[in-house]
Amino acid sequence: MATSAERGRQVRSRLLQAAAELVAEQGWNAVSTRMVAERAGVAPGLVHYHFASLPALLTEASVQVMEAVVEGAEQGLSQARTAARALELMLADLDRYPGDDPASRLVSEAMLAAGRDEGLRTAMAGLLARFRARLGDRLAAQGVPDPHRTAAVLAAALDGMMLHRTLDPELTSTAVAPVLGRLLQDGTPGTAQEGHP
Amino acid sequence: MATSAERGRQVRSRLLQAAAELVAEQGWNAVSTRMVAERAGVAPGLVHYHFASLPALLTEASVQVMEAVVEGAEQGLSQARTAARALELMLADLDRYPGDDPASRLVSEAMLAAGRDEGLRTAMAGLLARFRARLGDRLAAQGVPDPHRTAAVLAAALDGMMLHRTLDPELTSTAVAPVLGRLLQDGTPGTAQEGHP
DNA sequence: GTTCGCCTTGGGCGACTGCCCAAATCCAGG
DNA sequence: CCTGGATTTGGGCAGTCGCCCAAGGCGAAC
Repeated sequence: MATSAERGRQVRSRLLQAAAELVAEQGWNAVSTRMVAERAGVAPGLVHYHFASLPALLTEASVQVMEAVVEGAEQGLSQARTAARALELMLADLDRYPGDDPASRLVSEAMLAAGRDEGLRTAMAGLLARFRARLGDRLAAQGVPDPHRTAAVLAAALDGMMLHRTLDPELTSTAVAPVLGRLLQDGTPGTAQEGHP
Repeated sequence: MATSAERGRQVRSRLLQAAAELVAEQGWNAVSTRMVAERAGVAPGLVHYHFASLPALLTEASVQVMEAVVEGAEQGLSQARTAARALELMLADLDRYPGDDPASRLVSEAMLAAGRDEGLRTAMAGLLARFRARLGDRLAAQGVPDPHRTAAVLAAALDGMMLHRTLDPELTSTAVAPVLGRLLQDGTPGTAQEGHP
């Protein structure tokens, strides 16, 4: 049979998963220690044995999930041979995370909670920076102008569209693909980019 | 002197303002009736005299603020004579709502709460649809291709950038302006679009 | 068999929650 | 003056909260 230390680690990971689910379902501030314990199938007191506090548990659980999400996106990205293909793959993620699914909700909840929790904020900032750097590098290799700023805008646009999709289900990947495609091509003359005097 | 009905209306509106502030500061689920009453300077029981429930108060308060935000954005938009100028004005809003200010936070909190509150969701969907329609019409008048889809992407991108800005303060309007400018020009390079044809 | 240390239990603490309500207060109309 | 209706008060209700802790269970080392 498993040693008690091994069982302990398993309980800890079950608590993390339960916490991630509940953050997505109920919202960051609506998750209680007893809820998490019940879903994980353990006694309430165990939460504060394995974690210093409830926010610490929620933070660790959320960061873990978001690392997996970013990992998945980066993996798809690394297979793209052209910028257009990379965009296509990112838009596929838009369908995979429609905005009202657990992963999308968790990311949004964490984004708001990050405004009130410094540790969470720095962790998320690191994740975002890493993803944007990778995307920017890929865009640069494909000759997209201003690649890293474009990457920043693309990442923000994707997040925003996931949010807006809750309010407008018609905001699908096929609907926005041609528009975003314009971001990837050279910006030639014509646009009246009105400068400041 | 004021009649009791007039004082009542004033108390009601103070409760609404206090609720909006607290949603932004503490988060949707962290606002309590007693908090709101204290900030509004009234007795706790008054909350349930003027409002059916706490969610009803939060919803009405948030919708009221968001209506004002959209109103302001539309007003600026109506003064723009070119698509580039319209974009410029929208980016100015990006600086006005840096992501960690009360208005931005309230919008984000409401967006998440809308996923769990049907009334709030339909109210917000209406606001978003109205804004996108106005923006799309303006882009169409300036010859921007696929104007209404472009408007949808622009609106989402703006929201997303406000969110990301809390994680990366360098995501300023000047940094993203040239990238977003590419959204406004024709797919095939060379089509200038200055003023009316 | 005994001891040791990690893991687990379940209840208890004071504080807080949304909502309710009898009683007090207020002012306009009679 | 008094009455009537709207507004306001502050406490009470049953429930939940985060966190804590004495006590017990359990496998490994000796």
